[in-house]
Order: sequence, then structure tokens, then C-alpha cells
Amino acid sequence: MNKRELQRQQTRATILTAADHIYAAHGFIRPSTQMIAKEAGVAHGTVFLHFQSQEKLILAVIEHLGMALTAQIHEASEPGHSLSDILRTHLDAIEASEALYTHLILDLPQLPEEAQQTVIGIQSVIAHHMDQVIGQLKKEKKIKDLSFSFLFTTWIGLIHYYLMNRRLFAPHGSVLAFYKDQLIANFIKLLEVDCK
Amino acid sequence: MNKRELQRQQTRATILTAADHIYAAHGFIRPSTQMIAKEAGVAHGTVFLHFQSQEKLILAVIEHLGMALTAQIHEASEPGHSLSDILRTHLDAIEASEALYTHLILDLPQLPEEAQQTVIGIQSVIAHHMDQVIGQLKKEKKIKDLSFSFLFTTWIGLIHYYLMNRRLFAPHGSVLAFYKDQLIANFIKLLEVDCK
DNA sequence: ATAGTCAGTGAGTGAGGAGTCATTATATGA
DNA sequence: TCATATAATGACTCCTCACTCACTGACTAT
Repeated sequence: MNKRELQRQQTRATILTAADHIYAAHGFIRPSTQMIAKEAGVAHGTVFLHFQSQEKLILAVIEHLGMALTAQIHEASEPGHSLSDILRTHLDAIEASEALYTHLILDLPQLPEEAQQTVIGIQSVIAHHMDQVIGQLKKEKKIKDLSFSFLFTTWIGLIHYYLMNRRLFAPHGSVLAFYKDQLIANFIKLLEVDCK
Repeated sequence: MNKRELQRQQTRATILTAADHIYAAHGFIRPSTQMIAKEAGVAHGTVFLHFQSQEKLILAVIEHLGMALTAQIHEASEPGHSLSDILRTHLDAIEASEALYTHLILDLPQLPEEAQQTVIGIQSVIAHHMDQVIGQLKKEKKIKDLSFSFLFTTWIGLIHYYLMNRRLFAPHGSVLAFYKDQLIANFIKLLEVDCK
């Protein structure tokens, strides 16, 4: 490994991290490549030396987020987990990149096709794990007989709603850190068949 | 009423309608004032003759949407409505401006403070009606004992999720037209206390 | 030691967008 | 009828931004 090559890869990583921070703070659309160069402490041109275009840079950041999330979810998933465990794993993973994930969801329609594929990939992973447990609980008649896709979209919709309104729900700090337990408990209560 | 004044108001209305169409199709952020002028069939400068700035124009369009939605919800609301009636009224109102409403939700963080107030206003109206009926059903022990705010955010989250992914759920046409009945039925089933 | 290579630089370019203003065309009021 | 007022115009200005390229200087291979 060259000293030169090492330096090169280090600079690339610096830019990627800077972009990560900037996009997490301001979303993917507003920030300019100038701003990212400044944050990374490199010349404007250097950004384009490492990433062909702004679009490619954005996609690299999103790809990186996707990998981090799916890895974390897989890692924390063990057979025999309860529904509560699965939901908590999901929220823990998102919480670790809460700001960036939220902007990904919000800016998605304005981002290139590849970004949408990444989001679909992330959701497939969590959907798979949820489906396993929910299928079992349905057989045991412990939760309501509603289609999995409806239950899944209800859960994702709820989480995304909290994330999108994070400034409203938790002006300082993480919404999920604040509401995680409550969200999981309430959602499970909603699914349960309860005869008093 | 002057002929001149009439013409003036007509031009203003033309621009507002054009902006409505353009924003519904492309969101509030991307389209240029040039594009709206072209759609309205007026000169670029004319837009600024009627609206001080792009921001004021956007706010006027959003204000107009807010009025339309709240008016429609109030109009269709009668005392003695069932939960299903309330939810349907809500979805009917949104469906009438589905594309514009969806972009309002998506672009909200990038829009001025006033826009957020408008959205809060709309949601207050529907929340008020829902709260009436749900409070009653809770007393009758017909639905689960969960906080109203949780049930409300679950409902809004679900609807917004479908709207935000409308291209996925219903590539051509309205998501709500397609899924309205199913969404209402499933959501009510979720709330119900069902003892078999 | 030295020629060659290449990561990094930053002023420069062209595209596009918001908002302005001198000018034009038309309606109004005396 | 004619002077005045004003709705409308669109070329123009100023600005920001993504991306380029001639150049620099540190590193490498001989």
C-alpha cells in the first residue's frame, strides 16, 4: 500500500464523512458541493476527483447508510426473537442514523432511482423478520387477522411520521430515543386480540 | 367593479391556478417562476406584479389548499357520524387535492413556517372530529384503550405513507381512490376490541 | 539525484433562476 | 378627445451552483 494511495483513500473517506454530516443536517437537496468540500477541508475540485458528480456522491452516502442499517439489523437478529425484539432492533438501527435516514425518506422523490432501490432493500430486510414472527403469532391467534402488508405499512407509516415531525415531537435530540418504548408497546397493544 | 380591476383579478387567479397545477405535478421546490408564468400564459414579470416573491406565491397556493380542505371536511361533517364516516370524509377531502397535498407533506421541512401552521390547522380539524367519535366508542368499550394521540398519529402516518409512495402503490391515478375502503376497514378492525 | 506521475488546487465557465425596471398598450375620468 | 393611471411585458442584472482544467508540488521508480 502506497503512501500516495493511502492518502487518496483517506481523502475519499474524509469527503464521504463530511457529506454524511452535511446531508444529515440539511438534507440531500439544499447543500452545495462547495459546502461539502469546505466541511471536508479540501478544495472544491477534489470532490469531483473522487466522485464523478454530485449525484454519485449522494448515492455513495445513501449506499453506505443502507449497508450500515441492513448489517446492524441482521447482526442483532436471532432466531426466537419476540415481536418486541424485532421492532426494537428496527428502531435501534434507525436511531443510529436518525437524521440522515429521515432526510432520505423525505427527499426520496427528488433522488435518483437507485436511492429508491436502497430504501426498498432496507425495508425488505425488516419486513422479512417481522413477517416471520407475525405469521407465527397469527397462527397462535394472539394477534388480529389482518394482512401482513397492512400491518407492515401501518408500522412503517407510524415510524416515518414521527421521524418526519421530529422537530415537533422532540425539538432537541432523537425522537426515537424518546418514544421508542412507547411506540413499540402501543403498536403491539394495537395488534393484540384482547378479550376482557 | 372596473373592467381594469376585473382583468387584474382574473390574471391573479390564472397565475394561482397555474401554480397549483405546476406544484401538484412537480412539488414546491423544483419549479421555477418562469415555468409558472409560462403555464399561466403571462410574462415572467407579471408573476411578481401579483405576488411579491416566489415564497408569497407558494404560501398563497398552500393557504388556498388549506381553506379548501377544511371547508370540505366541515361541510361533510354532521353530528352522529360514525368513525367510518369521519375517516371517509377525511380521505375524500385529501383525494380531491391528492397530488398537491402529498407534495405539501413531503416538501414541508423546506417550506416557510407559515406552511407548517397551515398543515397543523388542517390536522386539527380532522383530529377534532375523530376525537369526538373515538372518545364515545372508548366509553362504550368498543375500541381499545389507547391514547387518542397515538391512534391519530397511526392513522395519519398510514395515510401519509400511502400518499408518499403513491407511485409505488398506484402508478397511474389516485392511491386513495384505490385503497380508501380497504384502509378504512383495516384501520377500524385494528382499533376494535374483538372477542371471539 | 532526477524524471515522471498523480493527488490536489482553485480560478474560471456556462447554465439557470429570482427579482427589477424602463417601456408599451389599454382603460379611465375630466 | 386627450391626459393620466396602471396592468402587463420581457430584456436585463445579479447571484448561485455544478463541473472543468491548467497548474503545483509531493511522492515514486529508476
